[in-house]
Amino acid sequence: MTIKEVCEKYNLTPDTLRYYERVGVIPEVHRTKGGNRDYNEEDISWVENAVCMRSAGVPVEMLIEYVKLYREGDGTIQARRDLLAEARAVVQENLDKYQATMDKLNYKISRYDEAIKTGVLSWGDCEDLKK
Amino acid sequence: MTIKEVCEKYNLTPDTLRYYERVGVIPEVHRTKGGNRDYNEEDISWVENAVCMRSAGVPVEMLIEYVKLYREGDGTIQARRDLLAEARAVVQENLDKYQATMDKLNYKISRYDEAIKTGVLSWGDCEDLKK
DNA sequence: TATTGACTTGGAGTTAACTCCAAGGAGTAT
DNA sequence: ATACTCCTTGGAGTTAACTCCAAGTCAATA
Repeated sequence: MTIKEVCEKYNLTPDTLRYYERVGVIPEVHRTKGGNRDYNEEDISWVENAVCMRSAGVPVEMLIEYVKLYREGDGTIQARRDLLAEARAVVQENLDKYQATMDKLNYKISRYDEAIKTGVLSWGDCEDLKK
Repeated sequence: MTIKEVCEKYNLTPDTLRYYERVGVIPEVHRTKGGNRDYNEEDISWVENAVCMRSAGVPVEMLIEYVKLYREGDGTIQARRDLLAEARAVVQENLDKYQATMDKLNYKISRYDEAIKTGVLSWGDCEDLKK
């Protein structure tokens, strides 16, 4: 699979994909004779993994560390598990914050809708910030 | 309330708080005779709102726009509602991605725990990336 | 009155994560 | 063989969101 195809599949730019490889977010990708990247199934799994983790705010630095441990072999199983647990904590924390903000936004929007429907601004200065 | 107290309350730095005010993430804060910031209840509501929204990835640019509309008065009610709805869409999208990543992380970690417990690496190269 | 410590400003610097660019190589179409 | 398109690299540039700094002000204490 060419770099372009992988980009289309995951909605990335070639520059991003090359950047991920260069800094070690994914391991080195298989090449054609001519030196062009030719992603095999395993390469694509790594890309998919990176995209998923990045989309949830797991830092690039953490992914680099994971790949590094992975390449060091079976002796790093425990370390890898711990790193994943750390990533999970990051994601969970964000998840909680995001949920709290959703609640607040829903509340605020419903109050605006009420005001728009009735034509009455039933709250004072800055009141829309509350709750 | 001094800038320092507000910082402690919301775990921010004074620089961040001044930055928020300078670019318009929050409206201008009340001052003492000497020119020092003296946050009143309304100012603090704005700070709290900014912290909440930022923690859920709502861009600074969007908050600036909201404050701008707010200061323009009641004629911007509909525009503010729409902006909030836009922010909600941003947060919801992230929420979904984060949840998907949590599921994946939980699965991966459980597989690692299994491998650690049994001492057997029951999966092949890169297999831990799957699912 | 002199010093201390927290505050002020405008502006420059930093960080993470890309994103762009110039120069050049490989493979295919004419 | 020439052109065209897509790829390559190393390195520089960009963006969002802070973060730091120098120089100065103000109020309270020694």
